[in-house]
Amino acid sequence: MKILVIEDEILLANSIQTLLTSRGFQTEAVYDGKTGEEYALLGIYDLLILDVMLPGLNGYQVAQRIRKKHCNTPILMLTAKSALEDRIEGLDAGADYYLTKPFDSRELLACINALLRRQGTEVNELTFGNTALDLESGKLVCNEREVRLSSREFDVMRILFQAGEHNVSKETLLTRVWGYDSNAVENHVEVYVGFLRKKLSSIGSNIHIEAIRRLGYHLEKTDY
Amino acid sequence: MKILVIEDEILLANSIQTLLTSRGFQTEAVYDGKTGEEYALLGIYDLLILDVMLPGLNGYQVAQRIRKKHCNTPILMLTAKSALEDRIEGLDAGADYYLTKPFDSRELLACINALLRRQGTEVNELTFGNTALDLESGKLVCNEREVRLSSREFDVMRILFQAGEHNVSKETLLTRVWGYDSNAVENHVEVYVGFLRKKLSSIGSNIHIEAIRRLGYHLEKTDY
DNA sequence: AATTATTTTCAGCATGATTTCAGTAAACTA
DNA sequence: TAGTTTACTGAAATCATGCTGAAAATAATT
Repeated sequence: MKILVIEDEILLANSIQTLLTSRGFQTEAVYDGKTGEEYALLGIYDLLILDVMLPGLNGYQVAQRIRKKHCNTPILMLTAKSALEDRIEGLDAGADYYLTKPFDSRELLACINALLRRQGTEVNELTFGNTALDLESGKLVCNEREVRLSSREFDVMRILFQAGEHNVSKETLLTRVWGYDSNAVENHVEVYVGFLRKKLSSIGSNIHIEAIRRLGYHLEKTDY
Repeated sequence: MKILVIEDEILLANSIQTLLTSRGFQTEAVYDGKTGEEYALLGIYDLLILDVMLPGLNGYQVAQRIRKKHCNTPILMLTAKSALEDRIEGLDAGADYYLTKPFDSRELLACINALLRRQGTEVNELTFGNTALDLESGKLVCNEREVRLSSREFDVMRILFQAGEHNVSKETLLTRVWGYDSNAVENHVEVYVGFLRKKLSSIGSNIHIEAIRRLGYHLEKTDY
């Protein structure tokens, strides 16, 4: 699941990238309209996030040009204006959705998911480091190698992928995977983390599950 | 967590800075609208506190201008007037919240926390000197270097950070960290302060824990 | 029914965290 | 200054947490 961010305010672009990456999307960012167009036409992105105010080509023009070249990747347009005629201009140009700045992170994520769902482009994998979690088949994939997860393993892994670098407590995993009223204990989580660590290393992943005493677990890239 | 105060009454600006600093926020203050705008556009602040009555550009104008330039940092506007139309003018200009002078410190803090939470910008670290306490991962961070704290170490450190330059008695630390009915003794605090001092210096922090005989501990910047 | 995969249970180990304590140093008091 | 109090420190002892392997129980598949 790859998203291209076309936004000239580097700080905003970065913060969007950080947000999306933390949710398991792969992202790339470019900082002007012309480059944005070239990248978009590669056709490898599942979604474009496109600012209206850009140096060189503006957002409307970029949208128009890539649609004209038969690229129908969904476009989420960002704008400071919310006036009706601007929206109309954007939608005419080929944008699929509008988000008015400032927006908050949940709003953006909701929007992205809505667009992807509407397009039939289900969010079907989460990535972290060099490793992907295929949500459809329940497999962990790293380059050519892959390994199947059992249903419990998958649930735990998915929650960790979604949290990314953020910490997830055993409590949370217990209630979200085993349910509120189960009589599962923390050792279950430990055992499953053990299973997942074996599987991650069996496919040569560069990520690992880091434990922080009393706080829980989170993913980390093994750098070297 | 960085906050910019744009306020021409230097005394008020200072007292806001002191308050915020004591709560672990980093702050900077500027004293006129034009400079405020420039600083705000750096995009490095998590919140702007903006007075309406300013020399040069007034608060509304500043808000308007920075919004126009796609900066969506939350704005908390300070005003002496509370009339409805003024609020509306402020909100139109792009402010996120209004506080009418005079206000008290708790009111301001509540407001700030509400704004940051609403924005998804969780308060997730406290800073003092060149050092931050990451509340999520329980780490002390100083530039590139960081060190993980154990759960007791973290509790003690957090209380000291929150108190800042104010004194915290061993009594207080004992009851707040070890609980009312524990049989912990003051030496526990001393031992943990020792641990924390080692960790602070191990990451090259410029702050240290100063003891005051019979009174307790507080943080200080080591200046040289 | 037999086989296989998944999940749960449990005990022991290793490591990290906390407590205890005795000895030393520093600061204050008279 | 001598005596007293308070704070600091290092080492050892104790305790808690997380990890692991193996076995038992359960569920799914053939």
